[in-house]
Amino acid sequence: MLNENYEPLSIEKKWQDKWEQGKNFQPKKSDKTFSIVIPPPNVTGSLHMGHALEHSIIDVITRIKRLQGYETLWLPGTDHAGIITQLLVEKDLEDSGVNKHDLGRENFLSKVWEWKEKSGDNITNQMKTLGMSCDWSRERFTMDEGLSKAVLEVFVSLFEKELIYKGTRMVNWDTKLKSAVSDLEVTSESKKGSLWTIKYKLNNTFLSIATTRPETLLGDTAVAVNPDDKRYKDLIGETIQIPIVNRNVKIIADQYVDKEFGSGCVKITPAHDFNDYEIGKRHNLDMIQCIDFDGNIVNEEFIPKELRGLDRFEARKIVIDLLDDANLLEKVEDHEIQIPKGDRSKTILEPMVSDQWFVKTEKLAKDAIRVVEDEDIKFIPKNWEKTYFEWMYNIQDWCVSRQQWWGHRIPAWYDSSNNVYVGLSEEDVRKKYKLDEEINLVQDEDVLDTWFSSALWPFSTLGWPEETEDLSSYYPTTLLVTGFDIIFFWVARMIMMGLYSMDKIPFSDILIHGLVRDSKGRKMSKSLGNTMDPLELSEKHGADALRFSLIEKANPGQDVPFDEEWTKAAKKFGNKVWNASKFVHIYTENFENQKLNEVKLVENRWIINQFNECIEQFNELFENYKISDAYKLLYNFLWSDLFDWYFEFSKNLIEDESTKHETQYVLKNIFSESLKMLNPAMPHITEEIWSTFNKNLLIDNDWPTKIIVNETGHHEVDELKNIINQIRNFKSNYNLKNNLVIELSPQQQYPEWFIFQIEKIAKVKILDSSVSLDSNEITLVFQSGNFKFEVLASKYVDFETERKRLNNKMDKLKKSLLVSEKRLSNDKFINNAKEDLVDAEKENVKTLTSEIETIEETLSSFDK
RNA sequence: GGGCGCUUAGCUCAGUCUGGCAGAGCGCUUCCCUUACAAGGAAGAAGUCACAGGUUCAAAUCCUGUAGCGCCCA
Repeated sequence: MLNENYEPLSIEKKWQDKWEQGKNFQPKKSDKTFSIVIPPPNVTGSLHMGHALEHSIIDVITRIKRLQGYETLWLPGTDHAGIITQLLVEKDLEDSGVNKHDLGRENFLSKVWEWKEKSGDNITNQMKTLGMSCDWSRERFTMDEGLSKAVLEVFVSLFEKELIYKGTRMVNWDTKLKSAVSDLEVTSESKKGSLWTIKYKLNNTFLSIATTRPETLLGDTAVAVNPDDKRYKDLIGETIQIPIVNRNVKIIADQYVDKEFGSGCVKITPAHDFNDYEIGKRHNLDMIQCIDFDGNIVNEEFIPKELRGLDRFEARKIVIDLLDDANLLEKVEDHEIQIPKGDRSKTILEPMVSDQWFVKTEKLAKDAIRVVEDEDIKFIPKNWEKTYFEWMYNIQDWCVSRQQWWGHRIPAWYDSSNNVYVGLSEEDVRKKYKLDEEINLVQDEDVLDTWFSSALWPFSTLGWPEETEDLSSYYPTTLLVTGFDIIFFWVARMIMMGLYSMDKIPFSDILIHGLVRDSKGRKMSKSLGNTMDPLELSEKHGADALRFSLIEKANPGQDVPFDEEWTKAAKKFGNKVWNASKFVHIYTENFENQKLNEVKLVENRWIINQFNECIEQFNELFENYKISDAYKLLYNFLWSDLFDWYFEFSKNLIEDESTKHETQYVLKNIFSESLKMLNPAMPHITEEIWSTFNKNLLIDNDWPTKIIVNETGHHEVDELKNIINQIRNFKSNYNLKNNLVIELSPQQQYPEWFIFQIEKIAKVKILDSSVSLDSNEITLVFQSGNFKFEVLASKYVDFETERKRLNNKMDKLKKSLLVSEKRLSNDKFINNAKEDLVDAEKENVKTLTSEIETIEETLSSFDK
């Protein structure tokens, strides 16, 4: 039996342990399969609201599929988050006075592994607390042996097919991390800056050149103008002098130059600007590095002494001073500038030319575009494919090397003359390239971007490159659930790599969810102080309440402006279900659940019908991933149809021996079946309640199906509800006590059950239909469909109030009638509209007319 | 500058693809501690569907334009 009160914390841990110990999260053989891999969170991370949302969505889908009899796998795990993890361990070491270079690479890495063993399961433990039904026995980590092997295989294979190459290119350089980062890891911030106009010496005069980064003039190797710019046409090919370094360079013409911007002349620094780099290549310009990999001005002869070794932003001030002193600074204006920052380090990135490894994306992208165009892979909602296409059509080669230690070390070896050999291991390389033992080989110092290994996740986690049973059973996976901000990072890369390595798409559906925001719609951020901790919410209101409140709001692709009130409301709902289960226990005590051949009572047929409709609509919504709508529907069915209306009906029916058995049967079964539908969203409370009725586990059960029942007559329950509402409304209007029994006279004889329920629930007395009310008295009418009851008004009614109310009601009815009549009098409507619609309109006119007549009669009787 | 969205009740959002009298939850007002539940029950109020045109018998829904807001890419 259940506790008196619903206390989520007292039951949740218990079931989590039981499910896991019972291996209930592991797939059970079936002819239909559902598999999903988790978008791996960072191993350093702790669960935030975005995870809670994403995981709740995945878990609900997974649990529904499991109940529906699919062989269901939700594979969990984490990624090694190269940069963040390294920073974190470095910081720890520094706090105890140790520098990673003192330790050396090997020792440092073992420190990272130590950290991982100790703290790496933080996030997975948090997931367990929220009741996520992952198969923990298959948990993976991107640095696992198997996954590392997959990385090597793919790298080598891509290299052999010339889809990966090493090149000297301009990349985004993070001066803090001392590493290249991919263009996706750059966030552009808009900031107030300055636009300096500097005078470059040209023969005996000066040319004005505007720049937002004056310090880079140290590396200028040209000045460019637009070829169509009449002002400067004659200057093309002239020699101009860079101030401070006094370097002579040519004036060149390039379409890239915007005539309108600044003076229309731009300085070209090919070594420190992406556009200038391209121009430099086009015009064969010298490339002079003036900033080093630490972000300091280089220590070179051509740099004035006072600038050498200075931080690039310090150097900017000095450069400005020098220009000013030399009278070469024409003006300074305020200017909005875009500052590229590393999304991990938050430092300002420096475009740098360096040796890096790149994945050639053009061909891979082409295939990845095709599978989405052909709808082998579908985005939900569909419009996100536009974002995907937009990026894929303009895709750049992917810089995959990182100057870090923690990660998959690039499987490339160099001999003393810097020839590169790529293979699975040094041994493999020697064999493959037939290299003598004497030849000294040194492995590439760099590691691969974390996303490189994440891109392989849908198959590397299943055992690839081994041909495992898991791989053949669960690849391609069914679904990927992720945020739109991740479409480029992984969705695209997973598709490319899946197609490349497996020759099959990695998943067929991509469900995109929105961002969890605060209740005012602002992004949650530490600096705003508006973050919420899902674990804290779960502690306060229960994991089930948190899950339900997220699910209820998670419309595909839409942001979720989260409010703790929702979680509180979801807990109330849990409480309601808890109490409902107590009701079911009380009213089905000593009841033996024998299957019925036929359900005879109208009320019982009605609730079965409502349930059938609920499950039908739920399934349809679910198939379209409208999980939020599906659960709102279930919420309304449970609270309104089942707990409010049907519980009242059943109370009355169970009182009587002749109707008791069937009603107990229906009550118990509809409640149980509904519990199954609620289970995926609120697994703990439903399992707890289930356990008080059954010996088996709910998680082992089947998804409910429609209950076959004779459907006649159940519509009359809607008329009953309607009339009860009218009576309650009447009582409420005249401040009559709810349990004051008023006498009603039926227009004709109505079914016994109807009279029975209306008397009990609306607290009325239905008089004999043969006795008609005194025709001299004023009566009011409660009417719905064919059911019509009269009450003597004088006893209860203030006529003025009632007249107002009736007039009000009549206005609405007449308005509605007018619409219908207008339609019916329109030939075009009759000819064009569907037949059902025309019939419905006619029916509507009939009902409305009758209702209006009744009100008119009543009103005129007031005037007697 | 290019692209993608959004604007419906006090709040948060469904409904728009596929046109047919405007929906939900929360909040609000009034009454009720009636033996499942006050974490509850009953009743009620509340919307020019951003604006302007057009198509249609019929538009929140389709088309065109305008305004405001948001996101992504340069």
